[in-house]
Amino acid sequence: MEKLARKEREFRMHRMEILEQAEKIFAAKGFHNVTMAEIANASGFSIGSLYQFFEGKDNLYTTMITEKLDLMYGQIREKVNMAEDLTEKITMLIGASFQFIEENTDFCGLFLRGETAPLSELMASLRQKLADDHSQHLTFIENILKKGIKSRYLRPLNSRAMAAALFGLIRSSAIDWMLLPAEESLNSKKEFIMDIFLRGVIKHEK
Amino acid sequence: MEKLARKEREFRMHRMEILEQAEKIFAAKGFHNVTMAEIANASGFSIGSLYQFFEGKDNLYTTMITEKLDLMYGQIREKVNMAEDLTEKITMLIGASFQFIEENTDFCGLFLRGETAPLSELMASLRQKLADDHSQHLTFIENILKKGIKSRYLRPLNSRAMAAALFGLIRSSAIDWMLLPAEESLNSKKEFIMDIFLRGVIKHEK
DNA sequence: AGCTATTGTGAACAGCCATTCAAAAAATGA
DNA sequence: TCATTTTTTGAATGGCTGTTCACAATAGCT
Repeated sequence: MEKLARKEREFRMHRMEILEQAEKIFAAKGFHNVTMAEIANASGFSIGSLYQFFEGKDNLYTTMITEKLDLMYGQIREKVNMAEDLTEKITMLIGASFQFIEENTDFCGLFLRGETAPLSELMASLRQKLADDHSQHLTFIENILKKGIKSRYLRPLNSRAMAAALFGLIRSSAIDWMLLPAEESLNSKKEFIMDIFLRGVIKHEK
Repeated sequence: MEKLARKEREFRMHRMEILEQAEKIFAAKGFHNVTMAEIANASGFSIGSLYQFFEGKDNLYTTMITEKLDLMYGQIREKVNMAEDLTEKITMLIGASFQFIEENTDFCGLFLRGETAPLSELMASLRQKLADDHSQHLTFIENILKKGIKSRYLRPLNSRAMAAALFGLIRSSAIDWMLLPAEESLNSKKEFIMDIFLRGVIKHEK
């Protein structure tokens, strides 16, 4: 059964190639402005072939989004979990998020700005997944912060709201970075966010 | 020429009615999943009539977005400019933003999450406007904060980044509020954001 | 009321594109 | 090599929807 293994491998390679090209094109033009012919062309397959790998355009799109998103959350969590203390964990959260965004700018352009909410009813499951993932991510952040509150390093504020705030800071920096043409690396904003988030903008008398 | 005035008034009324219905429908389903027939139906006009008020679907959409957005920025600025001192201005900024969002939830769902980036090339001008408006809004916030820095009430950090941070906090609270089903009023988060933004989350020894 | 100008209507047209599928090409294997 | 199975292909199909425009309704005027 050595043939089967090769076939399998080839199948996966082709599938990946299609997904990669689709990602680029969808990211540049959005779901509705992309044709199957375009993707077929870019990935070097015929239109018909695409249907051997994916059930249709919807499925191709949702698969692309889903797999990439899982990768993102996975990477971020892995790195954060490696860190030991609270400050390091927060630094890692910001750093890992920024790193993924820098390495996947086109994909994130799609994701950060939306293009995800009002798709056809058929894609309701994708919407649901996105919402669930988001909520889970916030919970992940929240749990980190809770420990900080417990250890009295952080103020005893609403932890969910704190998580949303931190996430918002990361997100808005990323959006800003993506919109502005030439600028320093996104990662250079890491320290700034840490600083603002932890100490606020007001001048404290010491 | 009293007839003309009435005609004019009626024209505006009809136009508004269409825009209002279009807003609801677009907000619920996104640009591409809405048909002209649907809008015609909802607003009580025939398909053909829509073309007397707007050049086409693209134009109807961009007009709707543009006018509502101008309203939003206008409202926010007006209120902020009324406030006197820095803290009050920031409070107003958050409050006015939240108020608009609460009063225009469906529209903001469209806007906050995106659905704005990858539209057809024909709408490039809308994209441009959105980017410009955003940048201008950040500058507006930035100028407020700069005064705070000058008066040594705020720490001497990068003012643009501070503005982006504040905006990010507002935005993420709004997104959170819009996604979560039942929750307290958005405005109740105002104090929290003020607090986090000004004082940070770290526990300062006094 | 009757005649003209203005406004409203929605069926028909035209373009676009996801999807299919019959036929071609390639791979398999005896 | 050649028969059979598997894979690939892309033109043809069918559904959908933005836009138009000939006609209908209405309003304005004498």
